[in-house]
Amino acid sequence: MSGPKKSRPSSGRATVKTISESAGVAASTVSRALRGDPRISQETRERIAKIAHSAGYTPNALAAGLVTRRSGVIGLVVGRLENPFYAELIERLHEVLAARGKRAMVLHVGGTALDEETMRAVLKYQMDGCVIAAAPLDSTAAAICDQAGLPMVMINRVARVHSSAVSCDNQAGGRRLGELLIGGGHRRIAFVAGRADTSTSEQRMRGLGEALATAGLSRFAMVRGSYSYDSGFSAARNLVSGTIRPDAIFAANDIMACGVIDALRTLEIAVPDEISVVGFDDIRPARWASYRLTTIAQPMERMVDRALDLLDQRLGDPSLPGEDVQIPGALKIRDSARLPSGMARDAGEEMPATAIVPAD
Amino acid sequence: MSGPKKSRPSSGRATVKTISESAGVAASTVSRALRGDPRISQETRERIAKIAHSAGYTPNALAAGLVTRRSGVIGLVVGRLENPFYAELIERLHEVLAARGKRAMVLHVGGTALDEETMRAVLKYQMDGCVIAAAPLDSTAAAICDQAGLPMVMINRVARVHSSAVSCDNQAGGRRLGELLIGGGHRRIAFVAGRADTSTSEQRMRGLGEALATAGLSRFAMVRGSYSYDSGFSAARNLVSGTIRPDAIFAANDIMACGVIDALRTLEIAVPDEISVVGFDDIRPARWASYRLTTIAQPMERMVDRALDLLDQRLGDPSLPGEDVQIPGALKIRDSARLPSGMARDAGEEMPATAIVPAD
DNA sequence: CTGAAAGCGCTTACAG
DNA sequence: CTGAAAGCGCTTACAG
Repeated sequence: MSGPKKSRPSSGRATVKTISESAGVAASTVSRALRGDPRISQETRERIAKIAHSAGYTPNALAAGLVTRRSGVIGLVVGRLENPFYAELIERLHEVLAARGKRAMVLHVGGTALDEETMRAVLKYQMDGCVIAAAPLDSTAAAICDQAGLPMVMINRVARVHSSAVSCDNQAGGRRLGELLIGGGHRRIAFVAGRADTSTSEQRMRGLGEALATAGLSRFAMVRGSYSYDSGFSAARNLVSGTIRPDAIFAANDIMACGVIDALRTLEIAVPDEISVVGFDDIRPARWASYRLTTIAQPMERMVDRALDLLDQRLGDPSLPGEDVQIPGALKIRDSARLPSGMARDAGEEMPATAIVPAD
Repeated sequence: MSGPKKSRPSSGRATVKTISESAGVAASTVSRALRGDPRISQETRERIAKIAHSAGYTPNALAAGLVTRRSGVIGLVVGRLENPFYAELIERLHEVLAARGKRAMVLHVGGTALDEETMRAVLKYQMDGCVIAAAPLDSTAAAICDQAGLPMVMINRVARVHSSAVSCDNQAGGRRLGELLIGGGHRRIAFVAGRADTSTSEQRMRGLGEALATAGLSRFAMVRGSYSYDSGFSAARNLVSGTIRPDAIFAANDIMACGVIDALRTLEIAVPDEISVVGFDDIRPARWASYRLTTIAQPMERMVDRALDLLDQRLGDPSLPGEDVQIPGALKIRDSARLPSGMARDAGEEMPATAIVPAD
């Protein structure tokens, strides 16, 4: 029958309890008032809000999350930040999450495989879901989220079991670039692929293949890179080392295209006069004067918005099936590729959502 | 005298309680065993570990954090990710944090000012501290962390009240680059500054000033940029528009230096034959064939390690005073600057920790 | 070496 | 419209 134990020295911060005391109401009333529960009278709500504000009250998300099983935290898995595409993605993702009152917690960065240990942080912090934006296909993340019943959305890759996915229409984009090159008079179009375990590279290449087939052509060559600048650089050196050179190089992403252009520059091969180069993504350096890359811009903003919508919906109703969303990209015409006659550079045209059927 | 209320449907996950039941011990014993408390017998510890593992137990960090007032989360404020320096920093920071069993939560990204609302997330999620790596000086973050008694460390900027800071020895680096340029025969050295409210730009410029003064020279010109590619590009156009041109341009960071080089390339001014260019940071693109930038490499790995050490120490003992750590950078000699005769490119020499006193 | 109990700061049925 | 109470899943004095 000992007295109450002494509580640990508190941080001195205001809590629902301290506020309820100064307001002369119950803690539950404070909680409801602060969350805008309409059952609490307007007057009480305002009074409590005022007190909370002047006490510098900040709710403890850990305590709230413990009860609600919602932390307001989204886990983030992104590819190597050497690729500015992922850096831009983080920036945008953070912005949209913040606007929605949520926060991003970094789970994994880089090209290495996800281990289970890493994904456990999702459970540990009761995350509300995760966004996977690393190109390599990997199922550890899917397995953990699925087991925890957590929504998960892929960006820039295809969906896996029980996940949604948002990506650019890579195939249409690849086709569009293929058509542009063919229209520009190129006949020996080589492809610098990304890692073999990525859907984006495959889809972009398939689009190129379609354009080639329609024109009665076939791919001149294919070299596999790893989505890095260096791999684009080496790939280009390989491609031009033979006796017959390609007259155009389509790199599966922009950062490799930058490597391609630099390799050609080093070899004093003129771009686009001798060899045209196109990429995919529209990363910042694609606009730099050294590259002026003709490419497909991924609709980053819409992709992120859409991805977080999918996540939100599935957090509300976990039984919702996964969706696979494709958003058309936009062709950016700059200076790295010879154009069909009559087509102006910088005419940045929006890609149509549906397949382009060349008018014979 | 009603019966116990029904608890909300639990997630079905294992908890200390479910484990304590299957092990036939108290919850407190499970907690201690799992945390490796030496008071629990080896045998019991192992038995509990086994049960926990086979139950797929993952501790709930929210619950633990609520009690311990430690969340294992570090808040991150970084500058605009257009600058690969910050992207690399995130990558490295995440890596080291993960190795220490902690996680990074993104607080703010970009060049805009920190608002109080953002920094409140630090309190909301009971973060263990934060890392501020945005160049602009801003005191909101410092104020919030200080009020909460949280440790905070700046990377790439000077300390503020109650914070520690880790940065490259910017002044020595600036001096080193200045000496290199002067030794290479340059006499009209212009500086492209970063934002006025940043310490890094000022320190690098001061270092350059010292080198110039020692050689009896003064700065040829100064143009202010904003640490972006575009601002470097415009700055270079301004600098060469007059009748007397600089023979060297020192940009306060690499991304501006890339813009400078591209502007000169566009104007068909040869680098380094007509104008030498140097930068600071050693970001990835500095190594790209289009730039081959002579620059000072910031010791990113050591900076991050040191910063997190400082944070850890202050989390253990909040009374510790702030420290200001400067780590020497390393000169990277590439192709963007003419060299003193006899000095080889790529000789990447380590910068000395102490000031260089030129031997008359 | 282990257990029973209190409590971290919230939220939410339940009752009125 | 509001309150009292239970509980989320941990950890940690306290007691033995």
